[in-house]
Amino acid sequence: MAIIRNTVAKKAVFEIIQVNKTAMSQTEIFAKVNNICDRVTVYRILERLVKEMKIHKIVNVNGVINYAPCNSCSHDQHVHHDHLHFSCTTCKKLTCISDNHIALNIPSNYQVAEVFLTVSGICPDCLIIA
Amino acid sequence: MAIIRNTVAKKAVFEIIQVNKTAMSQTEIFAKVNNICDRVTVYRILERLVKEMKIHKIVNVNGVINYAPCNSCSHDQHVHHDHLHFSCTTCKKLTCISDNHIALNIPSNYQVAEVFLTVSGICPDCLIIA
DNA sequence: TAAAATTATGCAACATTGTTGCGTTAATAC
DNA sequence: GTATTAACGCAACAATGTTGCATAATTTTA
Repeated sequence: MAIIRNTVAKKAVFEIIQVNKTAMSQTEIFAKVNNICDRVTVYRILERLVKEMKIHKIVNVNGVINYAPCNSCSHDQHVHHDHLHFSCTTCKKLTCISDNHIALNIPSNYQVAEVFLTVSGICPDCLIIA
Repeated sequence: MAIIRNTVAKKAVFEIIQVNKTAMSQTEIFAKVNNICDRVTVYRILERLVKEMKIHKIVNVNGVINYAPCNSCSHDQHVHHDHLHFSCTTCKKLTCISDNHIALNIPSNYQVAEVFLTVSGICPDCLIIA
C-alpha cells in the first residue's frame, strides 16, 4: 500500500519544478537542489512525483525528458491531457501552452491513450531579442 | 561542395529503413545491418540521410530517436510536415500515420517552425491479440 | 517510547544512446 | 590507374538513465 513520505529532498524538487515557469530536465533540477541529495535520488523523486500525478513528463524534441507541474491537470486530464508544448530553438526552453484542444483524425482501429504535441520554433522572449 | 557517396553501408541502411513499415531506432537498424559496418558509421549514415532528406527523425515518447523514410515528404513538407506518429504501448512500434493536417491554436507571439505530434496507445495489430 | 516495519537515500557500478578525434580505407573524378 | 577526399573503424568519451544493496530515516505498533 506504499505510504508516501514527504521528505526534504522531495519537497525541494517539487518546489523547484513549481516555481520554474518552463519545464526542466533532471540535469537542470539536480543543479538546483544544491546537493541536498544524490542525483539518483532526484531521478527517483521525479518518478514518484509523476506517479502521484503532481508533475508530468514531457519529452523534448531532442529526446531529453523534461518535467513540469500538473497545475491545470485534473486527475482525468492527466492521462489524456491535450495541451501543447513549445520548444524554443533559441533559448532551448520548453514551455507548456495550456488548453489547446486539438481534433485528431486517427483511424478508428487505433486506440488512443495519450497525445504528445510539441511545437518547435522561437518563443516570444527570443523574438524580442532577435 | 561535398560530393555524396553511395556506399555499401549507406545503401544497406536506407534499404532497411525503406522496407520496414514502422520507424526504427539506431539500435534496431544496427542490429539489422549484420555487422557490415561499425555502429558509429550507422549514426553518421543516418545523419547524412536526414540531411539529404531521404529519411526523417522522430523522437519517440520515451525519448529515443527513430528514423522513417520520407516517402510522402516533398521538399517543402520536410521542414514543416504535420503528419502524426503513433507509438504503441504494447509492441513499442512507432508508425507514421500520414496526412493529418491539424489546426493549432498557438498564441501569435510564438513563431512556429515544426510540429511534433505523437499519439500513444494500442495499435490495430496489438488490439487484435488482446 | 522502544522495537519493528518499510520508505527513502547514497553510493557504486552498469546500461544505453549518442559524439568526437584521428589515422586508414575506399568511392568517385580525371 | 592515380589523385582526391568522403566515408569508415576504432577507441575513447559524454550524457542520460537504471539497478542492487547496504544504510538512514520515518512511521507504525506494541
